Amino acid sequence: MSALFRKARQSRIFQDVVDQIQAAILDGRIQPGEKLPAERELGEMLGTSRGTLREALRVLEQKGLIEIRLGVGGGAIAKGPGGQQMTESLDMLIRSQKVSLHHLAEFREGVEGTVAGLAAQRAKPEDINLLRELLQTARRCWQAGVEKWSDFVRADEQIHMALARIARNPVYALILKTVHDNIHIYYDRFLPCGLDELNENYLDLKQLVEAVSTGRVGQATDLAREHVRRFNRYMEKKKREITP
Amino acid sequence: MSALFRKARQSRIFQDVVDQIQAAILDGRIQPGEKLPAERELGEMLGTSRGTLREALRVLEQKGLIEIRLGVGGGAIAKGPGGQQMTESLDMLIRSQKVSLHHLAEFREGVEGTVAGLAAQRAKPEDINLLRELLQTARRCWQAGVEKWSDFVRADEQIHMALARIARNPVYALILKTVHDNIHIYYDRFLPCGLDELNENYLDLKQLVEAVSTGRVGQATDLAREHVRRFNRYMEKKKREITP
DNA sequence: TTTGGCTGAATGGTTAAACCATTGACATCA
DNA sequence: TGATGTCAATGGTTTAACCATTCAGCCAAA
Repeated sequence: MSALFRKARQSRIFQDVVDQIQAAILDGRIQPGEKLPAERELGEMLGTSRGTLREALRVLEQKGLIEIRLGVGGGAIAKGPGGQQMTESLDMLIRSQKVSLHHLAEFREGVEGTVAGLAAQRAKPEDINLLRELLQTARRCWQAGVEKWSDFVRADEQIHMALARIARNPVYALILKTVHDNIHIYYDRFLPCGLDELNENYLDLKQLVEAVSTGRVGQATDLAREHVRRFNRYMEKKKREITP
Repeated sequence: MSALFRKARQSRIFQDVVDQIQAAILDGRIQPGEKLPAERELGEMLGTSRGTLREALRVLEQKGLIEIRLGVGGGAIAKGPGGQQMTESLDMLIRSQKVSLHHLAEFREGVEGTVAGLAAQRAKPEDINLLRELLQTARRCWQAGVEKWSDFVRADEQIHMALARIARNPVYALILKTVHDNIHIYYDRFLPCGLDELNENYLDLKQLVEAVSTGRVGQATDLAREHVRRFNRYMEKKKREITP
């Protein structure tokens, strides 16, 4: 019997409003950037009070489907769904200590490896050009020395995200962005690094780009994993030094 | 100058309430299962009107941090953060066609492969016993024939989730659950399957459990990937048949 | 004794009307 | 011309009231 019935729908008007607006945004009847009517007006259209409508808008805002602006010409503006909610969800799991940075780092290792492998399979000539350009940027930051470390990190991340796009699977891009964002939240304070790590990292990237460019799938996978693993080991070491 | 200042905090009282309650839940000052005061009372404690407090509660509910019950003894009950929000986020991306089921399936292939490899490295004797038990359950469903197909699928999924736990990294368990949930949302209607697929699937699982039990990392990885890939191919075929 | 129903209190769900704060467009004035 | 004031649109908040749901306790009929 247990699976036969579901709990009878508790009619919550604001939930119905959420569903209506969400559906309209997700199937494109409301385009990203489009402005919804003002609260008082929309409330009248939907036959609800302003308070109830506002509860619905709070939910939609939290889901990342609308953004609310103040003042004249303000109101609810539709946005496409993105990964922001995922980033936040992962952040909560870390804060509540259900997930440790070590777990996240290990996960990243696996994902970056797979991504690099797919990228090596699928890279087109223009992708390879882009990678080489990004590598040049990283090279300039590297040559500028430890002063430009944070720029180097940015270039490094751009190469990783580029690989995810080259893998031509938005799920990987989304997951990788989520993981990177969360790693930044917690690791950025450890950033300033030594020259050795900088050199090592640049060489990693150079080899990785080369492997992807020449379509060596296995090698790209291994290099990406090793690159991430080295970063993780280094960050753990710094973390132990700073917060013993 | 641009990075020196952030936009002065737009005072939205409900956001402050959200932050306070969220922080209390995440660092354990409010335990999961604990009941918050009634709206009227909590509003008074926080110095806000009921309407504003309710907007905050809607946000917390959407984040999956509280659950609201009606009637006497009802109110807001704290929950630990979970993956529900991630599942929903991925669902929205699929609905808005930013992610296709093909993308999701490919991602699953990579993740299940990595998970199986980690599980092969880390399985303890009791883990292996659990896997063998789950395999027995699957075997019984298999022997019962195509009638019990949906039970077999459930057993199959339990084995996959068990592998994620054996991998001892909650991020993999979380991501895998998210992916499975979304695949179910869209693939369940294609479920009834033929005997050949059932046989094939059972043999896959048997080999996979064997490889994990004997610690053969590479073999476990490949078997898991191939198992998922076969499932994907089959589902795509069904999908083309049903919705040409 | 068990069952069904009644009642009252606690609590979330909804409404309505009013006021405040922010913003941008436009008019005004030096 | 440029700075400044004014006004209307719009979201943010408050208040007070009423409705709907749920649960505990009680009571009467089977």
